Amino acid sequence: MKQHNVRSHLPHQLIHDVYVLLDDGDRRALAHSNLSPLEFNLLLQLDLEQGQRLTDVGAKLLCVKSTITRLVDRLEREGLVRRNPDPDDRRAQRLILTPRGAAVRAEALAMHNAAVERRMNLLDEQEQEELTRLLLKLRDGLAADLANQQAIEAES
Amino acid sequence: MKQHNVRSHLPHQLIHDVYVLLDDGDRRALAHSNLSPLEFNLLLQLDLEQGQRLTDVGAKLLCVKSTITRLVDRLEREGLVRRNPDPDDRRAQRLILTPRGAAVRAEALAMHNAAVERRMNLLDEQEQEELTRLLLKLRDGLAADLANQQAIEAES
DNA sequence: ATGCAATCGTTTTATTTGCAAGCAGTATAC
DNA sequence: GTATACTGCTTGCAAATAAAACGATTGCAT
Repeated sequence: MKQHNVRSHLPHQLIHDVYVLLDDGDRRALAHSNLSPLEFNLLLQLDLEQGQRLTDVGAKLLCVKSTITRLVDRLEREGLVRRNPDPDDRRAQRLILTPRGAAVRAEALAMHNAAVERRMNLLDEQEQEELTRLLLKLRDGLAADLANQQAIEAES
Repeated sequence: MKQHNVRSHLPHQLIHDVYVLLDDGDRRALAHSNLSPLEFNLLLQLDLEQGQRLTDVGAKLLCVKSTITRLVDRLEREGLVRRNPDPDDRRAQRLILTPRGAAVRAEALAMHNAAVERRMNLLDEQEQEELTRLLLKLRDGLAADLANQQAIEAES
């Protein structure tokens, strides 16, 4: 386990540690579907809302546009997603999940959820709810903070 | 809304989101010192105990030896750390922080702590404590789980 | 209408990281 | 004491990602 004895802020360190541990398990679970965590997240994102532009997805996944371009290249080659031209804007591409993509997504999600649920049951029902509440608050705050930072950067 | 069927396990998703957001902020804070998070962690680790071998640091930072080799190459080129030959084992290199490295580390740590604290204060004192408690429990459970998995894999 | 700035996606380039192979030095078994 | 295995580090290679430059399109202000 990573030891940042020097780092002052315990919650920050813990989130990092927990993330690393969860991500490791996640990788194992997703490997059966031949998906990286990022690819999986893109499929989830796409399933939530079809027809998003690459830029939208990039913003949600917090990675740059060129990364999304190549990620979509891979997934399109595998036949999991498709680029559709945007009728209103000839620059833009709308991403949709193919039937095969939906199937792979569903299978990967099942494995993912099974693996995650088993591990999350280290906390009882009530603790999970409390954790969720706290993380939701933190996430929304951090997202707002990020938006601020970006606005500040944009000015200079 | 069919979102409920689709969404992956919520606490897991939240931990992922929060981690990504925190890491992003970390990067911004450290960018002022021209350090990546990994480089920063190496400096912290080194400050904790001088004269560690590359392999030791690799184990603490959870990355492979070749990564440490190149990481140290960069930091040595910048004049922040130095490789000293180990008197007892001619294969080994002892890492020490130069005065300049110590200065950069101190400056980066200050920025890092300020940034993290500000963001963590999105939760009040009591919430931070509760979050810490839950994450600690989760982390220890996950670590034990991982140890089990590895023991199982080692048998086959 | 026209020109200029912003946006969307791709390409090109550079950086970071892991994995596998290898080299030199050390330790162990015989 | 020699062969063998192991350890510490480096190097070569490949994959993933970010950064910067670019072409095409759009929108806005004159």
